[in-house]
Amino acid sequence: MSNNHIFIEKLRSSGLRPTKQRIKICKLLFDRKDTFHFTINDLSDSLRKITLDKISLATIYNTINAFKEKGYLKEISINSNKTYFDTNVSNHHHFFDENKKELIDLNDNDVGKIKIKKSLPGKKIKSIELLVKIANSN
Amino acid sequence: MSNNHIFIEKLRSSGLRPTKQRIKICKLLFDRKDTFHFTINDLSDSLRKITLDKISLATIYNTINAFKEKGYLKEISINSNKTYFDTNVSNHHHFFDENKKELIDLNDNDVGKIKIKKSLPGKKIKSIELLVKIANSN
DNA sequence: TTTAAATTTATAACGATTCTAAAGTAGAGT
DNA sequence: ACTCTACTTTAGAATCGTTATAAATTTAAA
Repeated sequence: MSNNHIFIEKLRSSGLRPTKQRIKICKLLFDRKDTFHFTINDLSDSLRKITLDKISLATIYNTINAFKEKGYLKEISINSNKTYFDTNVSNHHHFFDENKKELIDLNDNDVGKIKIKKSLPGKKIKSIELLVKIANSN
Repeated sequence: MSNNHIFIEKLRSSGLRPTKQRIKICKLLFDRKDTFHFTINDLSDSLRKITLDKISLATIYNTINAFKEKGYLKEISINSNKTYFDTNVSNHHHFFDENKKELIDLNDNDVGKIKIKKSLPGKKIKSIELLVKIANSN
């Protein structure tokens, strides 16, 4: 109950009405020490565990898309049937564990500086995304 | 008609029967000077243009998946509803033009060496994929 | 040629996501 | 507190890319 006002403010300040569904999702996503990765399905399961009155799947999609637009979430580029999101919106890269189907952050110290030497006229770089796929070594 | 025997051999040598559908797809994908990127939909359209007797969508999917397994095609990691394939199976990276929704190769000279300094016990790196998203600069 | 296994095919099924349109809610102005 | 309007939620339908199914066809080895 305690941190609700922070999320209410966050929502209001970005033009989103602080509904109880959005506040619950905020708390689940942002009221924690470490950032994490999730799919809509993960989130849906987690919400079902922490609240009795269920939040419609459509609302979950709506909310996550709104949060992505506002820059509170990042979508990770990966060729999967599901979309992966990251609550860490700073520039960083990822391992993708092909066995566990899970993302793991790579921070700045984990990856040497990436230099893009090519440029195209009339185009500018929007993002640089590195995905390092890993799997069990045996 | 000329290069069919090459593709027939290629298919046979990898345990795939050289059917006329597969040969047609081979010619479309591999009988050209430059490699390229495509989606199943692109491929389906192209096939419809070069041949009168249509190839079933199921066959196109089957064939592309078989070619991917055999290492003749690479699937590109990108968060899109469609899957992108590349006939260039060597290690390289990509620009993704968000306006045209198209991939552009980055060769070795276009990108500085990528160093991954982190490793996880029991896991080994399967691939390193860099995607640089670009868009119109105005 | 015969035959078994591989392949193609149309269509159904599937799963993630988006759309729809009706019911409910928030918040500004009375 | 009440009204009004725009925003939000919701269940369920629709969509779209992809995969599964099962019957018909084709390949290639004997």
